[in-house]
Amino acid sequence: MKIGELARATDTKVETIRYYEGAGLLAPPPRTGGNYRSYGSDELSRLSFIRRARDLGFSLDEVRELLTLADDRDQPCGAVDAVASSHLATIERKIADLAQMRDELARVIGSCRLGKVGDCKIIQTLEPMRGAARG
Amino acid sequence: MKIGELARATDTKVETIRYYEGAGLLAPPPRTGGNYRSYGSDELSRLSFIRRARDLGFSLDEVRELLTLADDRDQPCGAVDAVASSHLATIERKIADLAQMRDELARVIGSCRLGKVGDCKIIQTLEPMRGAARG
DNA sequence: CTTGACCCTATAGTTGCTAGAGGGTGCATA
DNA sequence: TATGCACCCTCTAGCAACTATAGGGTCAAG
Ligand SMILES: [Zn+2]
Ligand SMILES: [Zn+2]
Ligand SMILES: [Zn+2]
Ligand SMILES: [Zn+2]
Repeated sequence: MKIGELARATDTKVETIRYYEGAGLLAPPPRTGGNYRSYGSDELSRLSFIRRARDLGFSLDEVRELLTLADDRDQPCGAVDAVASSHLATIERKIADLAQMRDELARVIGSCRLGKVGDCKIIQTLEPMRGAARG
Repeated sequence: MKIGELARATDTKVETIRYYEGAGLLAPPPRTGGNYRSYGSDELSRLSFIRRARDLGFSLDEVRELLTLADDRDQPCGAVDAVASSHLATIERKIADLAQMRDELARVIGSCRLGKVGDCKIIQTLEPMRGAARG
């Protein structure tokens, strides 16, 4: 399998595959006589794993860790759970931060009466000190 | 006001202020004899504006635009509203994406019985084809 | 006159790709 | 055989928005 086929099979760009190789997520595959990368089904599985993990928002570091953990099939899976749970906590924190942004932004936008810039509540929220501490 | 004071007054790192200058968000201020940047209250206001906008998640491009719009105090504020509303939509899209990640990840984590890695539902979710299309 | 806090520039690193330059390979076809 | 084309190769630079380092200069206090 050439890199383009692997790319199509996993919905990944060719450059991204080469990038994963450089980043140590995919081992350098054997090459053909013409120096083309040659992949088998193992690499297809591994890249699918990576892509699914990325879709769930795991960082490349976390993916690397999950891949390593996944190889010791007889180990307890507590470490896997730890990575996933800590990532879930990160996502929840991000959502909370964004929700706060959204609420404040919606409030500010809602208070705009579409008049002049000088009277716009959006602008006034951003520069609450104009005319105040001016020396 | 030296850059360090401005940094403390706006809860910004010194390097970030210099970065904003390079990025065209802050004009290059006058310098002292010793080549130190020297700021006044205008720059304090402007940097406060930038920081507040960044806290609301606006990109630097959007901040630049908002700053420009804010200077024409007599113009109608429709353009301001447009920037803010489109940014709000972006945030809401981000939240929706993250919420989907969170739900799926929580589901997957919830189905783990803390056994061996080979039986872990988290791992199995990521590599659903092991043993299937092999050979 | 030296210490120390602060300032300066310029450059590289971060994350996860993406895009381009400038070339080589391999197969079909005229 | 020559040409075209799709595909592949490496290397480098670019994106956002900083952050961090190296290697210096400035200034007030002791
Ligand atoms: Zn994570
Ligand atoms: Zn308005
Ligand atoms: Zn935005
Ligand atoms: Zn498990």
